Formats: sequence, structure tokens, C-alpha cells
Amino acid sequence: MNHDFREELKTLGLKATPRRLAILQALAGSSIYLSAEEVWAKVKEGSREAGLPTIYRNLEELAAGGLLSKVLHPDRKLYYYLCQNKGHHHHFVCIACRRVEDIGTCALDAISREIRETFRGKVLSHTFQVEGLCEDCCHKEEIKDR
Amino acid sequence: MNHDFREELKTLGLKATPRRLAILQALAGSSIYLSAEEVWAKVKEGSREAGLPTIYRNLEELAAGGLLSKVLHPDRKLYYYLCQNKGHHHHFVCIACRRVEDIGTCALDAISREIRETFRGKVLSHTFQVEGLCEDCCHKEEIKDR
DNA sequence: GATTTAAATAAAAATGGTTTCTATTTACGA
DNA sequence: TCGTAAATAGAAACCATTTTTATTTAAATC
Repeated sequence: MNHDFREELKTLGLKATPRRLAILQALAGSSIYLSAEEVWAKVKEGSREAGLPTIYRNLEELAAGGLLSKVLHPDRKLYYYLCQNKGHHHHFVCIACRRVEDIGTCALDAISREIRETFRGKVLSHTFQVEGLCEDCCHKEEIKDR
Repeated sequence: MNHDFREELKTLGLKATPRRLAILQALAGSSIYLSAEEVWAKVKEGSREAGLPTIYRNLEELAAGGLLSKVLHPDRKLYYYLCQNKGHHHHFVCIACRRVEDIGTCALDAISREIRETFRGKVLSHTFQVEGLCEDCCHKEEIKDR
């Protein structure tokens, strides 16, 4: 642990500023996903300065670069999580404590079984949504390049 | 079409007010999911009066009762959809035009294949999230009854 | 090590979807 | 028809997030 993220930031074309490193440290040390405000609180413990909008922008950049996962929680707030597992996978999230756990498979039935057996948690709901462009929109000029 | 929803409303223990019936009619006549404001616009065409907060409250009640599906769009706004298909199934949603199409299966690979073949659309991303309570939270008194 | 410059930042203010509040009106069982 | 709890309109508040602008900083170049 206490991994240095300078290399990853360089790959993304982002400068290794103290703020950015602090944000990544804060998320690396958390087993639950965090809101921008919670990251802000953790980062402030170190340096004395504020700057919540900077946190928002940085989290967005890091998520866009793939370094962070972004979670749109049912409370409609955005949360962020630094996942060690780099391959394609899905998450089990606890809506009470916001813990994130990796799910190793992609089949719904298997997932439900695995969750019951492995995490012994209670599955209240799941959402599965495929996003993209329907055939018609694929052919519209103004949105072709998404 | 032009189905009367009085019976369904009664089942939910909700009065069949003109406002509610208009909301359901508006959604029944739409093949895309609608924002509260869009429902509001459609409802206003009939009666002259306003009441956006009432729209929000009604949409929430109808979704809670299972009469409407609620979609948390990537733009972080809430949208609503009246789906004829009552069984458990998932949706393909176009992020450009917000069209909703039913997906008849639950396996990720099959879904991807079916979408490519059936809708001939472009899959840009998918989210799959299982929500519930982890083992620890299951045992906490204050959240046991969720 | 000093210089340079585009990138990153802090702080305040604005934004906008949603919710709350309160007084009034309405649907519908008795 | 009447009585009452439920539903509504309108205004105002809420609050996570974004925008704006002036300032500071990281790090490439000399």
C-alpha cells in the first residue's frame, strides 16, 4: 500500500500535483466509495487549504482516465472508488455502508448465487442498463462521433 | 390504447385525480422516457394550471407503486417510463433519443449479441449494479427492516 | 539553478433539478 | 349532499455541482 501514482498520472497526461496525489491516497485508503465532499474532508486533513470545485474537477478527470470508478448512487450523488482490479468486472455495493466488492462473473443468476454464498448479504435490487445509440441515432450526423 | 388507469390507481390506494390520469396518459403515449418537466409540459396542454412539484410527487408515488419505471439517466436527472411489459426484464435505453426497448434475457453476453443483431445500435457502455445490504449491515438493528 | 508557460488552483457566485412549506381545493365514501 | 382526508398550486428554499476569474504552481527548457 501507499502506492505512488506519479506513473499513472503521467500516462494520463496529468501533472502530479499534491492535490491529485492526496485525492488518490484518500481513495486508495478507503474500502467504500466516497463523495466529493468526503474526499475533500480527507484531503483537508493534510494541507490547510480548501477548494471543493478542484476536487470535483480532479475526480472527473481521474474517472475519465479510468483511474477511478464513478458510481451514480440512488441518492443521485456521485461517488468515486479506486479499484485495484483492472480487468472488466462488476461491483456489489452496499447501499447502507457503501462498501464495494468485486463480482467475478457476468451472469445474473450466477451473480445472485455468488452474492448470497460469498457475501451473505441481502440483495434488494439490481440495475442493469445498456447504454448506446439506437439504429436511428447511429445515422444522425450531429451525434455520429460519440 | 387510451387505457383508463382508475383500476390500477385504486389498487395502489391512490385517488384517480385528473392530474394523475393526465400524467399516466402522457407517459402511455410516449415511447421514450420523460423528465418531470416534460410530463409537466404535456399535462399542461390539457388543463391550464401548473404545479410542477405535484408532478414530481405523483411520479414518485406511481413509481413506488410499480406503475412506472424510474430511470436515473447519466445526466443525473430522473426520468419515468410506463412499460407495458409487467414481467421482470431489462431495458435498452438510447442515450441520444431516450427510446426504451425491452431486453428479453438476462445474460450479459447474450444481451450484447442480441442488441447488435436486433437493434443494430451501438453499445457504448453498460452498467450493472447489485444493490442490497452486506453481511455486516444486515445485522445492524437500525437498518434491519429495509 | 533560474526562467518560462501552460496547467492547476482557490474562492465566490451562479446554476438548476428537486423538495419543502402552507393555504386552498378536490375526490369520494358515508 | 356533506364531511374529511387527500391532493393541489404557488412560492420559496435546498444543495450538489458548475462556472468564473484571478492567482499560484509544476516541470520543461534554457
